[in-house]
Amino acid sequence: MSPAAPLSSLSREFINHFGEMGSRWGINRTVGQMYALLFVSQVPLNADDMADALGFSRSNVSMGLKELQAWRLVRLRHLPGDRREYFEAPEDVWEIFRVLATERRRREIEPTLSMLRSALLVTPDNEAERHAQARMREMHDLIERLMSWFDEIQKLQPETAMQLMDLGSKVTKVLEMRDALTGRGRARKAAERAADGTTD
Amino acid sequence: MSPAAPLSSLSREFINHFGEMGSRWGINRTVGQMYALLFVSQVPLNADDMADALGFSRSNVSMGLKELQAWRLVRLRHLPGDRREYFEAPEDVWEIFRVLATERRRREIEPTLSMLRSALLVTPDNEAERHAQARMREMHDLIERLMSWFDEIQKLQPETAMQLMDLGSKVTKVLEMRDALTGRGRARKAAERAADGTTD
DNA sequence: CATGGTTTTCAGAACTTTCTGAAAATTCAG
DNA sequence: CTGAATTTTCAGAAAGTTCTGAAAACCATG
Repeated sequence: MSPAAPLSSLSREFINHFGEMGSRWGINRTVGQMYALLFVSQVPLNADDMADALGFSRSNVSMGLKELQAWRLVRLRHLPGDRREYFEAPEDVWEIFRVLATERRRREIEPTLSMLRSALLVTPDNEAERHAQARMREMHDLIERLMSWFDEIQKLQPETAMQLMDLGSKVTKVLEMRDALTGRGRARKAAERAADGTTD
Repeated sequence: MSPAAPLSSLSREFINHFGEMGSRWGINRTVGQMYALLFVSQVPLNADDMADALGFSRSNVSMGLKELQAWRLVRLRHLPGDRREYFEAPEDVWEIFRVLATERRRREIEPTLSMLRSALLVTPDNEAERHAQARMREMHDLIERLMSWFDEIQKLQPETAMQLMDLGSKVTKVLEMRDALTGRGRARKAAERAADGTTD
């Protein structure tokens, strides 16, 4: 019944790398390895499979799975005729990226934004405070801009997002037209229509 | 001589928050606080100023500054008639973002990409390995795409990048036109010219 | 509602990271 | 050169985190 084949050296390397890297992220070594294992696995795995394959204690796997679930990085499944819980990583890597970005944002960006927002409400007492607040405003504005941009990209279909990325900076041609050809010829008009579209 | 005023509660909160958050990044608490202090400071600070203001040991500040320099997040300066080294954070927040993104990429993404590249060279032995490798290829391709996109955005002038972000998903109108109106009317042609431009 | 298979919790051991004070190294003015 | 000012290094103390085994809780089934 155990689908836990001994792990090819290919997978082992991948898993170990994710362990190391995990530490450079907020995620810890074993959680990183667990995720990597699920990511490359053809079939959903249960906690014992994972403890076996990775050589961790069963309880460590249990905690790791809880963390992966908190990150929404794994999906819980039940196989017919088996009481145990099975886990798998989502198929679509773009979806994985989306989830990861959203979670990191929630944990790392939002608290900062809200701290900044409340800092911007204070009336500064002196020159130093005024300067500090101005700096905070710059930071706040940049982050907010980056985030709402990101939001929009994330909402796109994977398909569309990929196309947009493949365009890369060519997309700035749109801007160049808006800016450079001020008010002359149909190219500018079309570019503006293209950029502003119907949603605005 | 010491410009170390007692730190307004506004700045203290900001600095503490960066301490907390620092831990959620790879950066540690004291390094985060040191950076925040420099970020809001009107004037460059030396190591003693910082140790004073934050209440850390002088040696801790020294190590922290080394780390911030390794991240290229601070600039070293010398004030005329003072032997000590002074530090400051770059003015432009977009520049700060660029540096941060570049460093994180170098530390967190590049090693993974290079591991994946070498994993893709292996010839798989069996079905499981073949599947694992296919998954690694999906991950590799997505990361590479995201990175080269990012590259292009980062190379833009802050001005241009901001404009692009403010366009947000409106920019997808370009794609919609390319895809939906296949071969009809001048709108599509103009949009394509706008998107493909002269560089291609 | 008792049983056995399964997951979760948790105290503390093992390990890792951070921080300090003391000492060493560096730098520069005289 | 000398020596005072400054920065860096480093061993180990303090703090934080990860991991385990044992025990508790859960829960579907007979």
